[in-house]
Amino acid sequence: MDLPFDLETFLPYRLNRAAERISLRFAARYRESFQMTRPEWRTLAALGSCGQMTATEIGAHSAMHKTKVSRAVRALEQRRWLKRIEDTKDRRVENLELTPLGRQHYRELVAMAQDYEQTLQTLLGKDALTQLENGLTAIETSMTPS
Amino acid sequence: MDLPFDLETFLPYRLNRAAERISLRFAARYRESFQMTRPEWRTLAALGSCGQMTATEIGAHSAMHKTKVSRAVRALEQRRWLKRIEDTKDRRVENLELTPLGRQHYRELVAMAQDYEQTLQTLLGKDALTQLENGLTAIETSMTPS
DNA sequence: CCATAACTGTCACTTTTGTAACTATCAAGG
DNA sequence: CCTTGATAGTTACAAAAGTGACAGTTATGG
Repeated sequence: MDLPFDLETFLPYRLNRAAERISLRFAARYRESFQMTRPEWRTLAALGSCGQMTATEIGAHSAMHKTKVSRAVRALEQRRWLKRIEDTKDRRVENLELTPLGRQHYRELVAMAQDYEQTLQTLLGKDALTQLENGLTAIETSMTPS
Repeated sequence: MDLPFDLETFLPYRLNRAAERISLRFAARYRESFQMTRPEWRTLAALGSCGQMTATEIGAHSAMHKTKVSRAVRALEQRRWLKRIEDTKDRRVENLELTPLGRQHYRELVAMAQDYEQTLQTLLGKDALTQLENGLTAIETSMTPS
C-alpha cells in the first residue's frame, strides 16, 4: 500500500508555516518600536478590542497558554498599561482593563496593525484574503477551545 | 479620529490562533505515541515527503529557525531516523536523508496525519477547507522566506 | 593569488515556554 | 456546616527557543 500523502496539503503544517511567516514579520515591527513580545501584544490587543476581560478569557480568545497570559499580564501591569480590578462576586477572578496609558499605546499599535493589514492586502490580493478569512472563521466556530 | 479596528479581522492574530489550535491538537497525538516534538515531526515530514534536503532547505520549507532545525536533526539522528550525507561539491552543506527506520516511523506518522486530516475535513467542512487552502497558497506564493 | 564578504551549520548563553504543583476561592451535595 | 471537586491564577522547575558568535567553507573581485 502506497502513501498518497502530500505535506503540501497538510493543514497543520501549512497553517503553522503561514502563521509564523505572517506573525513574525509583524512582530518585528512592534518589537523594535515598543520592546514588546508577542504574548504581550496579543494580550493588549484582546483587552483593547474587547474591553474588560479575565486572564482565562484572554487565553481562550487568543489560544495562549495560561502561564503565557499570566506573564504577559504582569509585564503590562508593570508598564502601567493595564490594571487589575477585583471581582465582587468571585474573588478568584481578576478583571483586567487597560489604563489610559495602555489605551494610548494600544492606539499606536493599532495604527501599525492597520498599516500591516494594508501591506498584506496588496501582497495577497483581496480575493485570497477573503477566502482565507472564511476558512479561519470555520476553524473558529468548529474548534472551540479544547 | 476613531478606530475602526477589529481584532477579529486581523490576520496575524487569527492565523496564529487557528494554527495553534489545529497544530497542538495534532501534536498531542504523536507526542504520546512517539515522544516527538513539533520541530522533530516537521523535520521528519519534510524529509519524508521531499527526500534529500539540507538543513537550510528544511528551515525555509517549514519556516523554522535554523537552530530549531539543527536540534531536531540531531535528535532524529540520535534515534537513527536520519543520516547525514556529505556534499561532494560544497563541504559546508549536509544532505539529510531518512534511514529505513526513519521512513518506517514516517509512514506511521503519515497514517496519523491522514486520520487527523479526516477529522478536520468532517469538522470544518470540505468547502471551508478548500477556501482555507486557497488562502494559504496565496501566502506561500507571495511571502517568500523573509 | 589574496582579501573580503557571504554562507552553512553548531554552540554557549540567555530568554521564553510548558508542566505540574500549589494557594485561594467557589460550588454542589450530603 | 463540611467534604469533595472544580476553577482562577501564580510559581518553581525543567524543557525548548532565540541571539549572537564562531569555525569551516565557498564565492567574488581586485
